[in-house]
Amino acid sequence: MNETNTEDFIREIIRSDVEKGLSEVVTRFPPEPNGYLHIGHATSICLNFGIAKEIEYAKCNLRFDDTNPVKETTEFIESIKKDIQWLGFEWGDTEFYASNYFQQLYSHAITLIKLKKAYVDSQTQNEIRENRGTLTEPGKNSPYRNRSIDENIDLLERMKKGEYEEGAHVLRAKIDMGSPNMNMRDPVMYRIIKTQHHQTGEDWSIYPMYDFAHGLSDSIEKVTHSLCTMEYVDHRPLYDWFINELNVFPSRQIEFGKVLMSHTILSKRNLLKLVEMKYVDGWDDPRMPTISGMRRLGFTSDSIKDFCRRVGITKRENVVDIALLEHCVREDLNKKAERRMAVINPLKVTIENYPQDQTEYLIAQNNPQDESFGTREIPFSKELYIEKEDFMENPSKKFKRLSIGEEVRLRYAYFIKCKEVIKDELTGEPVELICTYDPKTKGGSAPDNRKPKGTIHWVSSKHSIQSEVRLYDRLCSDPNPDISDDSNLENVLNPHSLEIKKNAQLEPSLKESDSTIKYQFERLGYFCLDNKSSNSNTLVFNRTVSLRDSWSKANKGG
RNA sequence: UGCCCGGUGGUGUAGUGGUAGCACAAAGGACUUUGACUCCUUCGACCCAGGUUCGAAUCCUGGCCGGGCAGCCA
Repeated sequence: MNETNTEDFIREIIRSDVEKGLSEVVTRFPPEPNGYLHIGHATSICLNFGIAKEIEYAKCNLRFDDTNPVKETTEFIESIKKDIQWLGFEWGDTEFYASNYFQQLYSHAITLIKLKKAYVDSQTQNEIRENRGTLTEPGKNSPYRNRSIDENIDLLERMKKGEYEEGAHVLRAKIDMGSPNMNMRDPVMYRIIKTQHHQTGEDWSIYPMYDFAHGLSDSIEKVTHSLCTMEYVDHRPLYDWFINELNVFPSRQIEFGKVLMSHTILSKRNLLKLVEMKYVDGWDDPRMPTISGMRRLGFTSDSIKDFCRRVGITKRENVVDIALLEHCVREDLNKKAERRMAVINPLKVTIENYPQDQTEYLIAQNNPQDESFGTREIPFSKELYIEKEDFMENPSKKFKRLSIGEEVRLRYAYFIKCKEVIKDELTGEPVELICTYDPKTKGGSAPDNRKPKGTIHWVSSKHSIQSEVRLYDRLCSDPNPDISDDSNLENVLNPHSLEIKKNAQLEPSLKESDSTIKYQFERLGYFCLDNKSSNSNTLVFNRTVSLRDSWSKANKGG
């Protein structure tokens, strides 16, 4: 987080503009409220709002690109605002909407008609498509292309008033049906949509298309640098065309490469499908790569911003390894997380030589690397739970945990030795371990300075809280999920992206928790309370990310 | 076979005519009351071919490869 940003090509352009005398820098973040923000948007947010923070006379507007009421809702507006704030960015006291400019945009359209640069086309949608030509063949002019100015204005006004059905007419820019750039083949500026708009209600029956609305909204807001992704490069000539024909403030569009990530899906269309088909539990499902999902998973905003910084801004297309994101959270959480002990696959341990009804409280550090976190007390008693995986009857040489006759340290408590394994008669699985402890090793160190091979975590069974722990894993098992075929969506999902542990046993201090507090359950990973799923009976904790685990990794090979 | 954008280790990124650096990942080791953290080491790259130049990842030309564009979506 502390390293300075190397200057990317966009900041370089802006700096050079400032050096040439540009006195105000204005960027904008322009989401369409038709879905939740995801990790890909975070890059753009960090870029646009980041520039505004770095430069003295710079600001970044939040502008909802709400030109298609059919797909947009206020739920999405609210989630977007919340996510930007949570990431730590501000847009000042005004929140802008493209719909604020519908009247000005309409006037601009009238102006273009008067300049003979726009016309009402009454071809059917099919005819328009057919006459657009193809990638290799030019299009054909519409038969309506040379309507008179008066007729065009009359038609447009009546479209606006709602006198025609959807699809009856559109307003088009009159540019060049033979252009090798498809965007310049008389692009549609307005279409008739008779849907209530979340901001303007029923004021309008026509809505502006992206290319017409976006650049001119930038211009109205005096946006100096309009930053967008590479798929808009081909739209830039059109962006400039509207500004030039109308002779308005010259905003400049600059494109950068979109960020994709391995093991996940980032297109809004597919994320929407995951939600609608109930493959996940809503837009904020902790498996979703949405900002809301990641927040619920337990991510910090700092780790997301650090990720964006490390990924950087270029014109290349890129697929970032999700391991980098995981590294960023681990690094941040390692500093910020309170350590706790929790057992997610409990195995009962009875300490034979410990007094029956005794409870003693042992001191544990809340963060061994940072004394300011302080300490807490953990109850210890005769019956404990340890992790099933921490016991092996016939261990390999490298196994550093509990086995018969071997001594292991219970973290912050005592050294114990296992005497006997009680097994389930049917399955042969260990169900209880009979152990002894060494009273002289309280706190975890021995007077003779002997060192056990390993240290394991535990909880006192009488004092522990039973809770639900959700172990989340990557959304897709394949690094580059192929969703080119829509029907394949289900197949690319990782069937083990969620494992629910209903019988987790937590140390009692976890009773008072809050989703803003980050925890490390020692030796397991980073966890965070799920406010949405927890209730007065059961606490639910989500695993944000596991700890790095060189043991299981090394063990897999042989 | 139109127009546009891009090709630096496995991944992301730096480099702006002068010895190709950093991070993540991977492998090994040290340390360890978390098989974590930290530290050390190792592995590993300029798409290709010409040209310009004393010198090219960088400039030019031509290929090759990847991506985007034919919504009344954004």
